[in-house]
Amino acid sequence: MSRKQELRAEETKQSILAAATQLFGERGYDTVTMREIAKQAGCSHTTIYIYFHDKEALLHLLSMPPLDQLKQQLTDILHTAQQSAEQKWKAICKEMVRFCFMNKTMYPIFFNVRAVRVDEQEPELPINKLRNELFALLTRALQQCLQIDSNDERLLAFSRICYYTMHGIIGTYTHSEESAEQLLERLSTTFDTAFETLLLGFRQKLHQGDNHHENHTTV
Amino acid sequence: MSRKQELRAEETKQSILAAATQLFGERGYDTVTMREIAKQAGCSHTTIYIYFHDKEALLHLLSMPPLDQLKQQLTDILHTAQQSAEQKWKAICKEMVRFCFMNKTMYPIFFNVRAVRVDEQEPELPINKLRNELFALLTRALQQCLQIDSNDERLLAFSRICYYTMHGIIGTYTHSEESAEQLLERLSTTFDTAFETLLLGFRQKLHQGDNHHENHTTV
Amino acid sequence: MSRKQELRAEETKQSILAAATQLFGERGYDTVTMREIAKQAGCSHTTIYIYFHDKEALLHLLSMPPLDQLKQQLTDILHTAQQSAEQKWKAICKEMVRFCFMNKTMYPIFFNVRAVRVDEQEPELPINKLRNELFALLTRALQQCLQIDSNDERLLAFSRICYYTMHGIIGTYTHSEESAEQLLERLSTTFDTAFETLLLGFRQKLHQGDNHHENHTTV
Amino acid sequence: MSRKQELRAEETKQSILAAATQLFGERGYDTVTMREIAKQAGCSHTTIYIYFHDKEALLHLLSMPPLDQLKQQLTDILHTAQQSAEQKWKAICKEMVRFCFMNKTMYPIFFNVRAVRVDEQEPELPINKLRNELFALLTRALQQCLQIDSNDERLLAFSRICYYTMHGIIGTYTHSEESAEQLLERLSTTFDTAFETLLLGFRQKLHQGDNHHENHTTV
DNA sequence: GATGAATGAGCGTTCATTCAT
DNA sequence: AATGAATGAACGCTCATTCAT
Repeated sequence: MSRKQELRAEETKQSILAAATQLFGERGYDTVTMREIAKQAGCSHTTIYIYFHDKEALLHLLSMPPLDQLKQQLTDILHTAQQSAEQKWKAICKEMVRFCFMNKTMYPIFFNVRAVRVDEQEPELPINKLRNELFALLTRALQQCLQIDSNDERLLAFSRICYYTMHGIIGTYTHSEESAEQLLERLSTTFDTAFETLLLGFRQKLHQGDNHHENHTTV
Repeated sequence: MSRKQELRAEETKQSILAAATQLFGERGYDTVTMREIAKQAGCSHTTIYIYFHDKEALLHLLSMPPLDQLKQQLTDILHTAQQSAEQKWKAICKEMVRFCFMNKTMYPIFFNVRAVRVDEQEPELPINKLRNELFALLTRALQQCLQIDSNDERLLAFSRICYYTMHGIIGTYTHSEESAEQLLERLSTTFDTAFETLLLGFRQKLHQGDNHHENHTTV
Repeated sequence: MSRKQELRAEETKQSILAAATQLFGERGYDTVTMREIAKQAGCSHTTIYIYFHDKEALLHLLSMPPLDQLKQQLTDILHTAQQSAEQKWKAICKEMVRFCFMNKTMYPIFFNVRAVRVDEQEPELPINKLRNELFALLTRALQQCLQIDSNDERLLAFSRICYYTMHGIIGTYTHSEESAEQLLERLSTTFDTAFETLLLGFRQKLHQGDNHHENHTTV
Repeated sequence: MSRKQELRAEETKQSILAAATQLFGERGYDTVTMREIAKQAGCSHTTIYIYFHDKEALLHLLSMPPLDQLKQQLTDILHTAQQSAEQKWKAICKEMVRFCFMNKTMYPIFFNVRAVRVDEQEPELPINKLRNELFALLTRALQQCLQIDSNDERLLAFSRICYYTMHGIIGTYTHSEESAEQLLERLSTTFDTAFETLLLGFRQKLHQGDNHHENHTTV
């Protein structure tokens, strides 16, 4: 009696999640309507409200599990003994790109593009906590890699620059029709180059700063 | 009679364009309504449809002049005798950011984020031509700056990386409530750092490549 | 087996009635949803439809017991030996107000304000019978209090006037957010005054009528 | 050109107002939908939004002109030299009843039955100002009629009681299918009796109070 | 007997667009 | 050329109700 129904319910819920994931991923959060999701999921639009409180909740629930998983992965990378700090940072950057390509809905959540307020307004929201933790991870990896003090203001600037580049990479291809695999295949060396470039640049910047200092002090 | 009318018509059309430019620029494409544009232009919202087929057509037409102007500016920068190639490239990058901050509509157009399909579908579209020319300019500036062959495949990768970073910068702040001026005031040194970092990185990359080559040939 | 089931069924039905009584009483008919009732009753919302044809039928059925109880109370008051007719009438009026405050659903039922059609359309409806009996009680109490003939047309007018005032009192506060207790605490002396005023007025009216008569006959 | 259109627009607006007046009057504010109003008015539901900002605005606009008129009438009554204070007060009460019968939408506005927040929340709202002025007029008339101090707390209680009775009278018949004329024809003597009764009662109450005082002071 | 799943009708509102003049 | 009037489709969401088990 209940077994079959439970199964059916889970199926419906999953089909809604699948539909929403796909549509949000393809066309972004706010251009997709509940009715479209329902149609794609093969149910009535009211059915969605049985499983999810509202459109935004759907998006959030959609995102939590993969984000949790991502956090675990990034933490694992950071704590691996076998790799250098540089390798770790690059691995983390690449993993974030890969992850966002695989979960195209993540773009508006990570980079809170309009209409999805995942930001300061409710930092208590689990998803915001997670988001912040992820970016903190990224900053820490960069700090260890550059071996600068975590209060050094240059770390903030460098973090931002990483963020911009990642945002750009992901934003550029989020609405692409190519699959994650195709994109990674075609462009991963470019992405590698991007992160390496940044790192090289950051290091030189730091040296410049030192030299400047030296120059200043010597003169 | 017809003379006067023509003039009047042109005036109306221009006032619509001006209004749309301003509003789209300030608040982006889809939060602005036709009625708001009409109000600002001092005409009825139906009048807009006399001159422009629909909202999207209006956007495209309206985007041309500022893009033309931008193109002119960038071209001017590129052809100035007084500056080094590096200075030119940085100036171009900064100008593009500034321009996109001032014209918030440009974000979806430049980086063709969904909803406004300005892309492959109709590469003949004047606006797409212009867009491509602009990015070509960027690439050329970078090429001259790095002094590598325009067919060097590394140039394509580096161009893309610049594009990502610019996309990220602009995308991060396009939906911000801060004005263009505030943003530039607050963050322009970070943006400078970003572009300098990229350049430093690119150069080192090129050297690495050379060394690799050397190593390869020696061994 | 059937015995147990019957019992269980009756239990469920009663818990639904109890829940609906409370919720309707607290918040009125149309702000309460079937799901809320079900939740409070500890059953599924579909279960309600097993016992009651629809929301309105539930309301009607649910209104019977308290109305029956009210009728009993008012009858008791009317038949008490210890009180004067005036005390009885006032007690009845106050009890009706108190009752309607405690059972906010009663307002639309007693005074058949739209949405719940309990009126002439089906005078056979048990609830309408009861309603009419209650108002008949009120009239009888007033008659005994004023000691006029039950066919005296002035009794009808006076009854109506009482009805208006009670309707006004209850209607004024039914949608208030104050609890029944708070309202009674704050306003019961005003209500007392209202009923006393009416009674004083009625009596004087009767005297006036007599005097008129006297005058008429004397002159 | 514009003449005909203006006329047509005014017609539409009036038909919307007429439809809304009738429907609100018949079935109350919140059970009536915009689409129903539109249907009755013979236009699309979106057309309503051309002329009225939203549903509540429609109700308010519907009410202002008649309320203004009523205020004028009541003021006139109060300032007539030829009548006694008692005549004036009774005339005012009767006029309010008559007015509400003629404008059945007024019921929820005057007596702010659920969902129409015409109350404390925004006392600045023109309609609320007007409403308060009207009730102030009523109180003043009563005060002059009873010749008691305007700060006498009994005046407040008496005013409330009048309010209840008027609320009751109007509430009882607002949803009636009888026309205003029919109702007044059939019941105006009852209403007269009601107000006379109240007045007689109030006066006696005041005397009682005096006697009490006397008793208190003498003893 | 009882339930969770699912639905359709409907809500107020917005907006780009078309029609008649 | 230009406009005000008018519309239909759509939005997110709620609710009483029915269906299959």
